[in-house]
Amino acid sequence: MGSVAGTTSLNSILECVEHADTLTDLQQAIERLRDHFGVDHIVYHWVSADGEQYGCGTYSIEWVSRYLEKTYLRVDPVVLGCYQRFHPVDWKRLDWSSKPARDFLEDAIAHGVGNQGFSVPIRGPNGQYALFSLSHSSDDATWDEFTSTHHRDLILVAHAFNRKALELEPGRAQEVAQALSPREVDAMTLLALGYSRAQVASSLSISEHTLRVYIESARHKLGALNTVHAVARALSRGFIVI
Amino acid sequence: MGSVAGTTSLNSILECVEHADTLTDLQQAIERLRDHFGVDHIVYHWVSADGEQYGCGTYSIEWVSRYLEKTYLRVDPVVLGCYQRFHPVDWKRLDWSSKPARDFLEDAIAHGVGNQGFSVPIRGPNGQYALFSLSHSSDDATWDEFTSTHHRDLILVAHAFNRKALELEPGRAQEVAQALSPREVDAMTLLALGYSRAQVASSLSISEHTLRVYIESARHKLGALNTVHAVARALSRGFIVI
DNA sequence: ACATATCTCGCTATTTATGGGGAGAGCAAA
DNA sequence: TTTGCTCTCCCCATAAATAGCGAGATATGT
Repeated sequence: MGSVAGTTSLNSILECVEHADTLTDLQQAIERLRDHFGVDHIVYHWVSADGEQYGCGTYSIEWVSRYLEKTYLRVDPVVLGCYQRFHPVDWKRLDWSSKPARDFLEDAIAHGVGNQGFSVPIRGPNGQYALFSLSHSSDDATWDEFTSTHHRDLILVAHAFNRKALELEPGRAQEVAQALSPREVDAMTLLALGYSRAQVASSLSISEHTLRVYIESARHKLGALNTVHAVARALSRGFIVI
Repeated sequence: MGSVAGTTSLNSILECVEHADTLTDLQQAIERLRDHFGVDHIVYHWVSADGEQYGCGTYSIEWVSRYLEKTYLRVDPVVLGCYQRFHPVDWKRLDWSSKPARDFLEDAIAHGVGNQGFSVPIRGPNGQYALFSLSHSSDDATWDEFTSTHHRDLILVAHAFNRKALELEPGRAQEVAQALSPREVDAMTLLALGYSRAQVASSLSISEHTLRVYIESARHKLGALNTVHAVARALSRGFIVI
């Protein structure tokens, strides 16, 4: 991990990310970044359970396909741990106590990911959640020094990557989320708090029929298949908070 | 806007934010930051649908109370515009076309906010949405140069503020809930994606009866009253990601 | 090795949610 | 003014979810 390169180099990579025109440019930038920091791997990827995903990075094809195939997304403590945090986190500080998590770690190391890691959680509009991660093989002290030295730069790089990914990825950009009306927000919020339709209706002092109209219109705006789906989307897109 | 102070000063303010122990320390830091950048105002605040949570900054008491009283939160193009964006934005580039927005701007300038502004949107776990904003009175060219010079620093400062605010605010303290089993996570995730119980059962290749057991046990672990509640809690506590 | 948790399957009756219609009043923007 | 959105109310039949009960096999952790 000889980060012999100076700040100038990082700035030039940042500029490179900020002026990227294609996803290929981002892939090149992430490789330059890995060389700049002198770590084994750097990866940026969106995390979502419903198919649509984008990622770029330096992991081997084998590991990426194995990760998807084994649905490690559900097991990976990095994904779940960062989801509950705001600040970047060292992989050592996550919860590896469960057996599936330890098996996953073993598998990851066997595929060259490295025994150390550092991830920056990033969140965008409409509930977007992404991770920018570095991984490496080294002892604890070396890695701790590296991360504490560079954590600010890493936040900026992660931001730059996410901005570009949002800009270049067609799916997300055009999905102009239609906001919910106040009454719809009320309905979704109370449903998310566990009230039945009858209870929500009486809480809002409206008939249950009217309430159903709100739920229906919220469902349509959110493109949801049923009430559970609608509440889940309203939550993950930040339209309601509980 | 003479930012005569060098990088050292910014770093010391960042350290100051990162080591803050009370919300008062944050208020002091934001005042130092204003002096460092030489702008009229800096404000950090959470934006949430269910009433205001926390904010600090250098706006006058009059303006803050007027803002709340007139519910400018629903009108403010900064709040609405940043909600749809990931990257920081200059206030000039927002949509001021509606009459309420123009009236609001006029009122803001009359209360000393300034005619220029720059805001960094920040998002945390559980749908948190916050803004870190600078405002000033100057011409376009001067302001543009200022923001393009400092936008990276501003992202870092905004991050540091949000991290501390999350840490110091009591309400956000994580309730330690019992983790869900893998099968329960599967069930909750698929329900959150809009599948019916029958569909979830066939997706997981189990009987619907078995699925119901998972839903029930997840409900009990989450202290939820029904399925919608359980999915909402699983989401907001970060047990599932969609 | 033993206790705990997880995973799997089954039953019945009652309550609740969902699908699709339609309709009028108010308010604000184009 | 007209268009569009929001808010409110109503019908019916069918589909789905819920509460409560029980029980055995297979992990997993101490």
